[in-house]
Amino acid sequence: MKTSISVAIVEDKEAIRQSLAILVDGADGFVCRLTFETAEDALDQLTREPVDVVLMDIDLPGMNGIECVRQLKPRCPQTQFMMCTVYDEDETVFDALKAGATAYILKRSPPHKLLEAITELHEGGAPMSSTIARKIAGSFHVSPSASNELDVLTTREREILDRLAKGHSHKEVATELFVSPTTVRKHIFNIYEKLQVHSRVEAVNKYLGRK
Amino acid sequence: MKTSISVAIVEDKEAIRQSLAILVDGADGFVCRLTFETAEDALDQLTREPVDVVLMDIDLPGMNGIECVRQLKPRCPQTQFMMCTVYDEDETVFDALKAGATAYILKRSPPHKLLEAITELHEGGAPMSSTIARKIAGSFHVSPSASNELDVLTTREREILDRLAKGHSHKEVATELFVSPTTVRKHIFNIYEKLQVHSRVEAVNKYLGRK
DNA sequence: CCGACAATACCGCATTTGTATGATTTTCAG
DNA sequence: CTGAAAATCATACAAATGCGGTATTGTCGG
Repeated sequence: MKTSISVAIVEDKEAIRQSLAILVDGADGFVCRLTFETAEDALDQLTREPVDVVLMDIDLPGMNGIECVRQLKPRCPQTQFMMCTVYDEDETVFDALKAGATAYILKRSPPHKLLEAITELHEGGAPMSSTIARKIAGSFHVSPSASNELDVLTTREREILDRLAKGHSHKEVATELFVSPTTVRKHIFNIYEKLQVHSRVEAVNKYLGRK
Repeated sequence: MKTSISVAIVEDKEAIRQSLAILVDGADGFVCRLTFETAEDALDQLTREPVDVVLMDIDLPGMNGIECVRQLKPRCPQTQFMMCTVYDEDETVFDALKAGATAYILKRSPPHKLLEAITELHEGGAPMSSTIARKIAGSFHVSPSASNELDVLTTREREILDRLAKGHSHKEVATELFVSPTTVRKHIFNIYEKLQVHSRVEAVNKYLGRK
């Protein structure tokens, strides 16, 4: 017989934690090794006793699940982390992936789907809900229009935006370019209109091509 | 009766194209509307007659499948593109996603898997092979070695900085985090002290690791 | 238990910034 | 040459921001 997949669960709500544990432990080929109520507990224990897969709730009291993964992943590189959440259309997906999670599923997934996901994760996959997967795939897409958005800017406007990107104030930019602060502000205003933004940070983000 | 999913196939090898067409057209709920031997042909025709899903081979004579998607996607935003390839561990995955593809499967996938993938793609998912999905998820992972100056920030401060980085004002952040604007400003002030900066843009630059 | 620290919140002030309106000069392509 | 676009500058106002001080509450490690 093949070795079972060892699982740990981090979930603050008693009822959910229990039922997850029972589900996993009851299924063939899985064993629920550890359960935790808080990220802090998990952090402490999982470093010493690594498991194959960790089911991690995101919304935990104290340290949240994402932060927990961020700290745990470097210390247990072989452990795979699956985020469990109730929200599916959140920015947190990307934060979770950045932190080192490899799977992201919804709590309302049916039990057999959950077990399938654990298996898939353990076998080298990255199970995600449909909408999440689509979101992730879409995040790579670069529309050809977006990259050229800066083309509408004049040379002078780019010079100014470049300095704004370094954190300079309009007065500083004015001094650097030997023009009046008023002029710089006018340019900034024009830049905002062209880029359709309303603040420095937004403008700089577009300029440096981040979202 | 529900409308069938309309499919187009772009594949230069006669035998494969034929068998794919027969598979799709023969299955319930699918209809193979068009087939093409080259990217150029597809480009010409698909703009006028959009379909729901396009199965796109990557390795085509002349223009490759990825370039074809790049040009087709902006003109048929509602069409979903599924790349079909024989290699699974290629850098081309990311290029395909950037170009606008939403699915990436292997040619050696069993027929029923292919049909499943088409359905999933059409219903808002992003079907990928396990290894591909893992590769994509992993590409987001940032190891904590890169950033260390941010360690002095508390969790709350990071949350706030994260939103500042998206261009939100202190009022917006306050609303998002359900606290008073005054509190947010205080946090921002503390962040500035810790990071040794004096403006939002500078703080965001440090946060995102720009120089 | 206590001290350090995080998070919360308020008041206030000077400056910067975002927005608007208007005008003059330079530059450059048709 | 000529008109459009770019660059320049000014004034004005409301809002946002940066900076300072102060205070309460809660948590956590020692």
